[in-house]
Amino acid sequence: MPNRTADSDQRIVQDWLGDGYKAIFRRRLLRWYRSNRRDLPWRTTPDPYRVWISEIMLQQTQVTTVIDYFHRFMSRFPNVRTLANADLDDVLRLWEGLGYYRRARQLHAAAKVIVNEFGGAFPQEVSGWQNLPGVGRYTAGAITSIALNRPAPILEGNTIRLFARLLGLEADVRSTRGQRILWSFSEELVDGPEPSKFNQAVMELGSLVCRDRQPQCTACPAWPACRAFSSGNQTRIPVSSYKVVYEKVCEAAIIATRGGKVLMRQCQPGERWTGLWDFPRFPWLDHEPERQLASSLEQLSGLRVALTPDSFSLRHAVTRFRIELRCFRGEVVGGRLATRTAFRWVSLAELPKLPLSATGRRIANHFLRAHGLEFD
DNA sequence: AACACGGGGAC
DNA sequence: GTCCCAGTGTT
Repeated sequence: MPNRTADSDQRIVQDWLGDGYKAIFRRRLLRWYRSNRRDLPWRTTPDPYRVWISEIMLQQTQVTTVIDYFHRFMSRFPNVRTLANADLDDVLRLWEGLGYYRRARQLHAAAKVIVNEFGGAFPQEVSGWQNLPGVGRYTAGAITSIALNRPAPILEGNTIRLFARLLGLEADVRSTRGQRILWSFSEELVDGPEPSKFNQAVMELGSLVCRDRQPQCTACPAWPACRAFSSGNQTRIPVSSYKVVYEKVCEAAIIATRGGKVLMRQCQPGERWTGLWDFPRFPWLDHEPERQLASSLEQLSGLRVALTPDSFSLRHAVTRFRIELRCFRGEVVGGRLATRTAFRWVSLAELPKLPLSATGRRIANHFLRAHGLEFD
């Protein structure tokens, strides 16, 4: 018997709606939102540009992390034309430390599309937004509802959790079926007046009250409409089979200098931090002798370096990797930089302008501090 | 359906 | 340590 049919999906949503929960939920939610909404910088005006930038930055990134980046970005690129005309490196430099750098490239590319193909006018509907690079189903719905006040559904971390609990959803929220049910629910809910306020309110409730750990059910305005709460399942829902396996890796970086310049390398396509700059970096197996590192660098760059004994270590977590990074200093003693490599000599004055990987920036700061230089 | 993509917050 | 965060795009 097909248990997983569109019919049974619909029944979960329809049962909830059939119990008259929608009107109760809506009224209590919006009243709660009026007195509990946070003042966030992208909520000052419904400007599609500001909402768009904020939504891209907020992808997989917490609100508190985004706020400073958003201010800096808006003051440097106040509108879509300044963004479209900017150098990609300047956009990346502002994105430095935020992660998921593809977002910055796609944002820049999308700004060019909007200016060059749409004459600077933003799309007015979900499909138009979703055709832009970096804008998926969630972001298209968010911009269309929040900035244009159109009844477009959204589904992201906060609403997945809130909706799954409201419905008492037992299915894995990441599965195709779970996603189908939740999107359908979101579409039913947003169909009404004030979709902009409504979508911001459900996200705010999910973030502040219907939290991942220790949901504040006794303070929740939606409790009368919540199936998880009524059955005591609020900590068991949402169900997710998510599992990460961490891996430790050892690497070594070389701060190679010649005169007043330092050797940097641009990360290539297929590597992590594609397009960003980093110090030459190698796997460091079995803590092999340092001369092996110098040899690796010579093979790749053509430069011979003498490593000095002073070194320092730093740890960095990236996706599922735990990197233990040993950083060495080296002076170039011979050879010449091979042509057509990803390497480049960079002056200390240029270093602050180059978009660097997170560890690259940490090493650069460490190095510059040791030379009595400060920046940023 | 599973994976790559970054870095940091919260406990 | 562990899980998650206003997800998207590719395989």
